Amino acid sequence: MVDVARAAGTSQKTVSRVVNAEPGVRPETIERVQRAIAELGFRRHDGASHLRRGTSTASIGLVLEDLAGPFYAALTAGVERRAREHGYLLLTGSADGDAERAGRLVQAFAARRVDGLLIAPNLVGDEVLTANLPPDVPAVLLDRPSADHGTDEVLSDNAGGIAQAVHHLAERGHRSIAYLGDDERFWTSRQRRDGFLAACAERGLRTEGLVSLGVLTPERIAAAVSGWAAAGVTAVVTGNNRASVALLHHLHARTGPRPAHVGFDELDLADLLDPPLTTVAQDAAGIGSAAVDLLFERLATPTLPPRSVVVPTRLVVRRSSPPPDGASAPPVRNDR
Amino acid sequence: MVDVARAAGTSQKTVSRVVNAEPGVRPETIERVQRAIAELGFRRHDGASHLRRGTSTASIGLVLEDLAGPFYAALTAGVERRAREHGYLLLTGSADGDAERAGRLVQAFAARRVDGLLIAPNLVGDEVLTANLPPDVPAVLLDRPSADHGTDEVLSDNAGGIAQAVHHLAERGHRSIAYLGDDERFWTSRQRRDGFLAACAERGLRTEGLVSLGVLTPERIAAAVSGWAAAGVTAVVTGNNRASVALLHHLHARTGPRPAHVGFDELDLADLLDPPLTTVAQDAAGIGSAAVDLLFERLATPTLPPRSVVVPTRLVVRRSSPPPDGASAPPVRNDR
DNA sequence: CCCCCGCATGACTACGTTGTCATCGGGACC
DNA sequence: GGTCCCGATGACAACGTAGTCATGCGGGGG
Repeated sequence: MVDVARAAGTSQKTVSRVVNAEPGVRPETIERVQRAIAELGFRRHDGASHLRRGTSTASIGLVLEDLAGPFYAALTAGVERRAREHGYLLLTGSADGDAERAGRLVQAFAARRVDGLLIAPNLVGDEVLTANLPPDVPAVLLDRPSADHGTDEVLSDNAGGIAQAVHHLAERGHRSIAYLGDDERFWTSRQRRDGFLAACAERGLRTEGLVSLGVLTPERIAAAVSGWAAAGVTAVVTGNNRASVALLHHLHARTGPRPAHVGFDELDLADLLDPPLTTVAQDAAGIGSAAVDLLFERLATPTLPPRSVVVPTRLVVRRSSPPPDGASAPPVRNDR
Repeated sequence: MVDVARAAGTSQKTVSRVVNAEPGVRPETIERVQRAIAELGFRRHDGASHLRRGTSTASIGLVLEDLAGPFYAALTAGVERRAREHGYLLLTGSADGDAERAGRLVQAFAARRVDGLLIAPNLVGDEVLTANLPPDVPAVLLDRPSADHGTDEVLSDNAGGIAQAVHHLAERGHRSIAYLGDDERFWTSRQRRDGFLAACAERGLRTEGLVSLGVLTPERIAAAVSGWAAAGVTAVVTGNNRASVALLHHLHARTGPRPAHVGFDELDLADLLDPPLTTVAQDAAGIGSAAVDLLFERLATPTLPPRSVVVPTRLVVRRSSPPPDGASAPPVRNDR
């Protein structure tokens, strides 16, 4: 600005006035200053501006597990869109399953003076975050609860989504439904298992021996599938899209009758599979934008009590979930 | 720092020394300062630090078309990982097809004094970027060329990838191969079409009437497919994953013989389709990390001439590309 | 003709930090 | 004992910007 001022034959303060479109500058002065700005290629240093003004940095930080997964990608897109609507920029970082890395990201974002943090990595424990999160930086947890309930959170309706799946299968006549979940370390795995058990109990369906959580190795899948055969299972619910894909790979590689299948999490190509997969679709972008909304509300009113938003899921019925052999519910098509 | 200094009974400069782990502070002083830092919850203001030091902000900006797509998600993950290895943070923004928005993102990133920009949106013309990109901010273009060749760029080997697909089909005995591409406004659509024409010419295959570019409406797909039938086409190459999916949807909804099919762009569930889809896989993460590498090299040596990096593709042969009826090339399985 | 008011502008300072240089105390050396 | 040097520390300025207040000028009203 000093250089611009010299070139325009005015003072640095007047340049500042022009840059910020403050009133009280003569049109011809504005003109001179703008010409000097253009000639010198000047642009304001936002960091210095924020420092002097003492205002926010108009940015938020997003900590993810892994940017590349479809769920996180859609979530990030939702966050970014809503943030941009407010004129905010988005800083992103992945934890990649490393709690220490997540902690460093939180600290780095805080040091940059982001106005708030969105924290989504589900493999990382609360303790790491609470240890790194300064108390004056508002945060929203996404897709995982806050242990001490001191922060806002946005969750998918995991129990409700699983219940949609179970009720759908039960209404079509299935009486023996299995659940195949991902690693127990994921909070969502446990949450959806619990939702499965609750929904089955509500329907009076037995579940002993039909629930399997753990790392998705081919061996475990194979063991689970053969267990189902022995138990007369006619339908399966998979707890996330990794579990869905793992089961599909297993079934794809072998012949014989397939159980009806409903997968939690939408798959991009679900309707091109054979048969097209019935899924419980999560609204990842909706989770992201809801989190941004919570954050902005808290920035506006810091005294708000911690809130929890549950984003509904949607059952997309395709052809992988027909009635069991012998039953006669009419096939319903609701593809899209 | 002033508050910390008061609490620790020292000067603000000594606090700065402790925070930056500079030598020449007595251990007991360090101890006192650190206690005061912990008690007051102090953290350094990175913006002020960068301002005073005159150093870089250790951040880079990434402008994308749309964060949610699998290609951009993988690319972003590659960028973020490599940036983090260098201790850099990543600012992201989507243009969503809007050139003005892309321009605003570039300006916002530049005003934040990012050390460099990575620019990937392929629907946005060069002119908008060059109009907004300050000459002193290094930029790398991803997945699209720079018109005036003044910037570094990282491209997928579009021509080579399409050639892999054509040669693969030709070797299996196909003599009449069609190309179905996405909207001509995408540079990659045109580039891959040209690659297709070149590869076919090299093989002596005729292409008149077999190449279709445009918006992927069901009507256009249907028209193209019936045109192929009349022309005796036995194999199709689709130019990106939207085109692949559109064609698969069309074929899925109808019966009758399927042409052999190779899709440009890997699909997450390609091997679960029926038949599993042969694809030309792009290394999206590799493109991202290569771009970051170019950027850091330019930061280290600003006088470097503009460079262009081409990231190779990989043909993943699955079962959607068998020889034509009557031919007898042995089926090769190379799934993963 | 003088006074007062409002407009346009500039001088100065502070935001939080770090580089530079000065200061102070004490021990080693002559 | 005086000098020199070194380690520890502090005072001060400056990074680029914007808020505060002062200044100067011209015009309208008395």
